[in-house]
Amino acid sequence: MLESFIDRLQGVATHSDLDDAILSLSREMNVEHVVYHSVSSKGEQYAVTTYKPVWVDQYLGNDYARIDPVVQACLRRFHPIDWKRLNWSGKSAQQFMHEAIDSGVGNQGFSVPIRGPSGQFALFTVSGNEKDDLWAKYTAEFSRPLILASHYINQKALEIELGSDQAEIARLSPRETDALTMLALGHSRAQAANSLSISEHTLRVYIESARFKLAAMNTTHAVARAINQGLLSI
Amino acid sequence: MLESFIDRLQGVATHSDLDDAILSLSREMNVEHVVYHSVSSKGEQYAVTTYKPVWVDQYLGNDYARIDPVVQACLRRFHPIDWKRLNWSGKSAQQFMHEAIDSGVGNQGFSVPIRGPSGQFALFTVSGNEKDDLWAKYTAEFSRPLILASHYINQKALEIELGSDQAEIARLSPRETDALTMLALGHSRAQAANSLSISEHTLRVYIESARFKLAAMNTTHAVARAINQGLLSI
DNA sequence: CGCGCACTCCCCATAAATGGGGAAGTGAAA
DNA sequence: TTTCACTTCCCCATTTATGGGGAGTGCGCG
Repeated sequence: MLESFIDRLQGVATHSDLDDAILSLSREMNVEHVVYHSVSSKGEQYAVTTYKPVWVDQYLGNDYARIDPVVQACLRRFHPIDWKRLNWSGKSAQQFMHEAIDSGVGNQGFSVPIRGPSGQFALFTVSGNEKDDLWAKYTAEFSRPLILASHYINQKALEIELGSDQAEIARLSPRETDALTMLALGHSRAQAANSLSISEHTLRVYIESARFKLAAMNTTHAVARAINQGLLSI
Repeated sequence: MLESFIDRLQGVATHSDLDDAILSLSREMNVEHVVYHSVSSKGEQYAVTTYKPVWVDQYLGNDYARIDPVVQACLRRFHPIDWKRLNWSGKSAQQFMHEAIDSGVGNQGFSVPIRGPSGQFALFTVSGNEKDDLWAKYTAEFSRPLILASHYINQKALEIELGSDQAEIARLSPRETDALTMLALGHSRAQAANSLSISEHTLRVYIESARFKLAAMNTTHAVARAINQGLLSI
């Protein structure tokens, strides 16, 4: 079932193709809803969902990602999670849950966290209305294929984004990389220069040239950009 | 084949159990070598490999991760990669490749990058000596199960580490996150305070409390740690 | 109803980073 | 062979960050 979906994904070339593929998955998987939501390291978002637009607006408008126990749990864990296993006892969590169910999200859900390069983070969710035992059977049967599907969806999403973006990645010289790495590790300029056995003045030249290449406003910005672009291997 | 491996993984409780499970995988998958290597955001490493200890020492001693095209590529991409598809034309890459082949690593390889919470990064590799067409067939057939296996190995590794480590991940307050985000975007303290509509003094309090929570030496360090731990959504 | 935590504001003095100059040797590429 | 990127070194004045104080509000949780 998911094998054919993954094969079909290979032909996907644009975001709207991907939208269609993901939406068709909800029918094939026989679930009420699917959601794929990706946030790149630059904050660019891409989302596909079968949820009602009203709920999506409500969610985004209220910044519910900050209190949504599913999102919070997925940010901290590696393995997918069944919604029922989360702690819904908090006050805001209770309120959020009732609003979600009222908006037709469903009482059952299964969410797969996915992480890509440079801090990209995505969430793939299937949800619906089922009794606990039926849902447990469903997730037990399909957790592995769902993990695989999540992987391939995310791969496609990243591929499409990269294609349109033509990301120009700055290239740093070895010493520039060393310098930024030391700073990212918490060394002051004096310490960093010492660690690299060069004068502080020399270190400054590296930091400034790295800052120039990265089009950064200051050292902190340069380090942040370098990390986000995967230039530092810390 | 891998189904049973994943099922067997469920019974794994310690690092040495996991070692055994991973090592047994090389026999079951009929490959010469397997490597699983995980680096947490704190720099803690865990590795299992069938490579010769001599090669491992040589690799670590020379800090080959910095020039290893496989590692460099996996840090930048999401999808697994066949070694043959990489660019081995560089001078250092050529030398590295010859040393690796001389050390019995094999001329073919397939590496799966895996990313976990808080910037954890791991690499799962199978390698061996095969002709190109045979290896291509092998990877085409097993890429999906290998992705799944990587996922479950990493899940177990994280589970074991968490159990022993009781990893306390710093949690930043919303304002602390805002403050660090502004700094990571290149704002000076004055600009950041302005963007957040608070006084610079207040901003400083957030930066300092964030620095404290992250056990960071200075602002740049705090921003670097926050990014590496996936705490900032830039 | 406290307790803790998050949020907001302020002062002072010192330490550190930044901006803008200049210079010279090396090695690889064109 | 010339050019260009990388590496290394230095001075000065100014801006910015840091360290160490204190103090008040509001919210949720037991």
